[in-house]
Amino acid sequence: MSESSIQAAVGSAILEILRGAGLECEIPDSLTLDRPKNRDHGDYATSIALALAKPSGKNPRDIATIIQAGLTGNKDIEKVDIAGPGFINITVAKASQGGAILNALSQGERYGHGNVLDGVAINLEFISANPTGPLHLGHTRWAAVGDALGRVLGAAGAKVTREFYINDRGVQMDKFGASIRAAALGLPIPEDGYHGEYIADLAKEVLASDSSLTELPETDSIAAFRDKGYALQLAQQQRVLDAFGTHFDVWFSEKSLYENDFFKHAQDELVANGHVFIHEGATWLRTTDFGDDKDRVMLKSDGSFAYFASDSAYYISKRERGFDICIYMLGADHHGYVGRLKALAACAGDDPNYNIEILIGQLVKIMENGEEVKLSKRAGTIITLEELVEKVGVDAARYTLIRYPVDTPMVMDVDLLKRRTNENPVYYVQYAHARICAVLRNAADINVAFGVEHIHPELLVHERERELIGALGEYPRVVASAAELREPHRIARYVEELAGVYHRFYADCRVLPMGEEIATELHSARATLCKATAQVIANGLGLLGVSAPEKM
RNA sequence: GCGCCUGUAGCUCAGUCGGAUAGAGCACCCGCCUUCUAAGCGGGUUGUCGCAGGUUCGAUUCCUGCCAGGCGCGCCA
Repeated sequence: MSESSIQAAVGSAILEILRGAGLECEIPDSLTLDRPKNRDHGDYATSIALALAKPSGKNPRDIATIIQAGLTGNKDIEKVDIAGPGFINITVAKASQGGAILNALSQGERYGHGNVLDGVAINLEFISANPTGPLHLGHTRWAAVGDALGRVLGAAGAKVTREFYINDRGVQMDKFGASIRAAALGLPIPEDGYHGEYIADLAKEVLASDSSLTELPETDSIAAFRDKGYALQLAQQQRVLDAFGTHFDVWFSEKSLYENDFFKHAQDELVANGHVFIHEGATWLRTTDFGDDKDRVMLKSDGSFAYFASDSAYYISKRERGFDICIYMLGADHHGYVGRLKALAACAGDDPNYNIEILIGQLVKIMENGEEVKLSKRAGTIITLEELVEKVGVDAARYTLIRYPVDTPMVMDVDLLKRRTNENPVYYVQYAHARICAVLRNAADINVAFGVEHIHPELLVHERERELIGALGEYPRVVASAAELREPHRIARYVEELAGVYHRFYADCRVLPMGEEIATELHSARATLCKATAQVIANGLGLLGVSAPEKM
């Protein structure tokens, strides 16, 4: 029996006892035991007796006593203590503790995978930058977190499609084309155009492929530079993301929403649901029917498409492609979109509380040389994703961006990250993995056997061993909650905790025999515990898209 | 003015459903390599959990108000 199912089994056993106790109140459907911070409080703890005291009108300690009595004789349980006002502290029998090790070893890379999102088709949209320039740090947080979230959701059983929405339509694209053309002709860049150095590089590349474009009439010429530049810039973004370890299943062109009358079709859907109206020559969606603070224009009175036209058609497209849940990851500067997007889903006949989720991420502040770097394309102080990776490497960049919840504004100190020291926690975790790999290499050299036949939980009675086993058993629940809460940073925090527990175990528990010492089953059991720990660290880092090196 | 996010140690930040003495890393001081990776371990120092009320057995967590910072409120994209 696995550690986590012991946890579940004891939880349901407690509920069973409570149901039989004749309490005059509702008994919850499920009970998850907590892992107490203080080891004196046993392996698991619950405050269920305190929670039920009020509704049942009974003394919490009396309820706890009933539970304690009911659990006596359970073979997985060593003892049950009642503490303080009615906390129940449970210590698991030693022989029943090896389940987590067995699971980690036998399930391998799949250990931690679960089924809380089984069969749910999720569209995960993130980054969605304009193809008019390089990806900068504003996009980088999503590049890391979005990718990790995709992996986490997949591990929880969801069918995830990662999607990048390319804003390849509208006046920004024309400004982009005009800017490249101006650079190619040696003319000044239009005031409201794009001014970065990359524009000149793009101009050179476009000219190299076809130098006759400058001879076209101005409008055609701008369009030609725009389309060529677009292709080059998009390819550059794709290369950079690929090198960053972030992969998309679908690159969705905004322009394509207007091909084959798709927009018309989407509009008809919204009309059929009864939320479209005409006012002063413009076509509106009545998003205020569903809590938005104002109605939104889709077709302007001059007949052109407003940006919201694309949003609307895009959402319809996602739902028609069969996604149950559409997740949008947006920057804090777009939080005003939440209301209109939720309302849009409702206008399309969907449940805004289920079919659509909008995750708002706070912006990243960059510090370099002790001061804040303003992200300004114009001033040329923009830091690109590519530059960040050059400075700190993929692992450190990804890890640092993922380990914080996205709703906290974070400060990234580039100078700090440049140092390859353990000031970045990613090294602490990777080091634990590399350390274990070294131990296991040595174990193989001196023929200390390890593996599923050598788990021996009854031998692993040291305080540090029990902590480590306990931590391994937590992993599946951490993955499940990270997926349900859409918070991949929980994986990072867990893996840091696990690495810490391992380092302490390593300091106190000699794994391999010393000198002439004869190898015993305890050595094998500890090596096996190491093996399981390495597996879990590697799995956790894998969900973050961070490597687990075997040597450092 | 309205809306969203944030305020926890010197710094950067954890802390899902309210729970036991509020945590980690960095920084600072002191120990630990004659055997598995010292990118490590142990010990020490550091707090009005922004402020004030409320809910209750119990609040960093929930509610209200206030203060401070960030962001957003177009027939722009």
